Amino acid sequence: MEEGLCKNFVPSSGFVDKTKIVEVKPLRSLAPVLPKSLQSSHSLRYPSVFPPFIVFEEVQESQPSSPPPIPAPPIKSYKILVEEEETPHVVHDDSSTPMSVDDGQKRGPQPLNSCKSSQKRSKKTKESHFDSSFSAGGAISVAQRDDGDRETVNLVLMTYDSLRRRLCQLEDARELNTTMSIKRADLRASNALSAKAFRTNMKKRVGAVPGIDIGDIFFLRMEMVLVGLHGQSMGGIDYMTAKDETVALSIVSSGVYDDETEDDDVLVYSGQGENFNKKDKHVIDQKLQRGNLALDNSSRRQNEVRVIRGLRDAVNKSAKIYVYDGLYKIQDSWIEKGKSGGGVFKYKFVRLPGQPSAFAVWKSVQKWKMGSSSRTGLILSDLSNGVESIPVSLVNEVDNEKCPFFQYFNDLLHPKPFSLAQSSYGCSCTKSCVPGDLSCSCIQRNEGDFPYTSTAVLVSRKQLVHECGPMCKCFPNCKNRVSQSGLKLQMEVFKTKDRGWGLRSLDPIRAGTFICEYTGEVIDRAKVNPYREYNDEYIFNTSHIYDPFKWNYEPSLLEEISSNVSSEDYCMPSPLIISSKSSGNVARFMNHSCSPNVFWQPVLYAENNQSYLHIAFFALRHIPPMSELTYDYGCSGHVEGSNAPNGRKKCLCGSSKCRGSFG
DNA sequence: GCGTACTCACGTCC
DNA sequence: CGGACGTGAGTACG
Repeated sequence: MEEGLCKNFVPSSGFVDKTKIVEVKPLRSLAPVLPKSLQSSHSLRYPSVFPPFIVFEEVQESQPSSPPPIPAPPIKSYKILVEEEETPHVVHDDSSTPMSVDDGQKRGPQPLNSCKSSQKRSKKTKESHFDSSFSAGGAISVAQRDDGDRETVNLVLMTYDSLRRRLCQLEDARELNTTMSIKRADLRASNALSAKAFRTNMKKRVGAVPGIDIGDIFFLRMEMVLVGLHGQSMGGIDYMTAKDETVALSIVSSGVYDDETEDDDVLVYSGQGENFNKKDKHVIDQKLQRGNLALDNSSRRQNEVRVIRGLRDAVNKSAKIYVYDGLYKIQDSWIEKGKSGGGVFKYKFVRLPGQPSAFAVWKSVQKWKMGSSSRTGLILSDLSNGVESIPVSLVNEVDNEKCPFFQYFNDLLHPKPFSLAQSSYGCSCTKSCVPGDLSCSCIQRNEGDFPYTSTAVLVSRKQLVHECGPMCKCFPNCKNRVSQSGLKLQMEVFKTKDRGWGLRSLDPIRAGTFICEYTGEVIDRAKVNPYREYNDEYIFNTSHIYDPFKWNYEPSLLEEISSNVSSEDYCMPSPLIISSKSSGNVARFMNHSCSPNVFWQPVLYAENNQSYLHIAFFALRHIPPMSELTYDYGCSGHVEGSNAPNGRKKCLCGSSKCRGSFG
């Protein structure tokens, strides 16, 4: 494997492949970072408090093909009622809002949904003795439990997934060490968070959910429950009851029923309920109750319904990925004979216009992959020219710039051996190293933990991850060599609007997934000229100052999670500076962001009787396809001399937490 | 308030 | 590999 990688680099033979080297000035730091690739739609993003009836009149003008039997206003008005209750100073203009039918209800004494959620919350808090410490510690405030924001949603998701990963790790090691069984780590982790009300958006609501963007992806149903996107852990239709009338909130279309999709913005969804009575063994019709009734009401009232599309995960074929595809309205509904002959409710969902594309992006990617539609702006189908096993496309849809000038190279040049107190030699496991096998010297170096789950997801950030390497006796397909197998995701280098080239993935990425290594020329720290770094925009430097952040949550720490707010702040065991200016891999195209979706992790393994340090990039959180990948470049330390050039560049990442400069 | 019914999960086993 | 199956969480509802 490693030999193969080295063969691809021909540094001094005189052979220069023109397809790899094209003269274009790199623009990496000249342009501001936009956090997502789908920027064109950014301004169209819904505000966290969704204005009611935004398209109500349009819909009234262009009546759906099947006119609703009873014209009723959207039950959204219940939400207004709640808002009025909670913020009495809000002026509400009745005349502009067609909902006279609800006038009586609006003036009703009881808010209909907020009281529900607070009842639930108080029930939860009774169960939890940790509640006061939670709110005091500020991990999730009481207000954030009802109404979230982006930061809270990310905190809940990251806490949940790191806990789940750790439980998976313990379960993977269980067979050899007789500890208790941890089946269903997803449920164990959600239990732990729910018991302490470590959730957000618990208040049920019609329409957009604060802190959740269209296009966000989820790998488990529980993730959507914990952040309030879809309250049912299994059920496909989420709804709430307001004034004796149920109203639908969100649906999950997983392909279990035969839902049809005519085009990307339309979904025909089947109602819930069996078509076959197991006891009496006869065919039955679905009933207009529960979710079906809620959908019917939402259709009549022309309420918005959140739609989540479930898709098969290409990496983990038995699993699913859920894509939040924004708000839809039910345009039509009817009853159809199902396969068994029983009546099945059908609801035709139509996507509201003006929303960022989400599911449509997946469809486009699928078409590019199958070759059934051509990629616009494609310059090269494989920037790596065969070095990577998966081609790296190069795309420019912005201007005429053709290709960056560099040589694709998948290894470290002039690496310095890393001194270790322990022997550099690898483990003597046969076949593959097994989690929980404490006789494996590589597992010993990782403090007894196997660093990756069985699906090759990194469990925890560490000062150093010890992988097996060419010196180990285990097979090359050992699961402790995740960072050495090259790209597994289909990557694309693309021209950003104003920050030069950037990197993104056509595939969805689960948090903790290995993305790529940072390759290039290792620069001797003793010889490093500070001015060289200022002129080299392709420097990776571990001795930069990085904002600490938290990615790991131990199960035992969950008890005092609010007091344990300290970030993981690791010292580098040995400084490492890499330049990818003249040669490198896709990592050289990753832009900086102050709120990144990727982080770097030092990885050590032995080759040729020496241990070498590598920099591996992992997904900080779930990343939807076509989202730009970014990491924190950190800041160089030497800025004391006021007149000296500090080498920092103005940051244009656009994040709310932007520090203003980097590098 | 509590038990029960219901559901477009998920992992495992064969 | 695919389908059956067992254990499920959260919610609504009686």
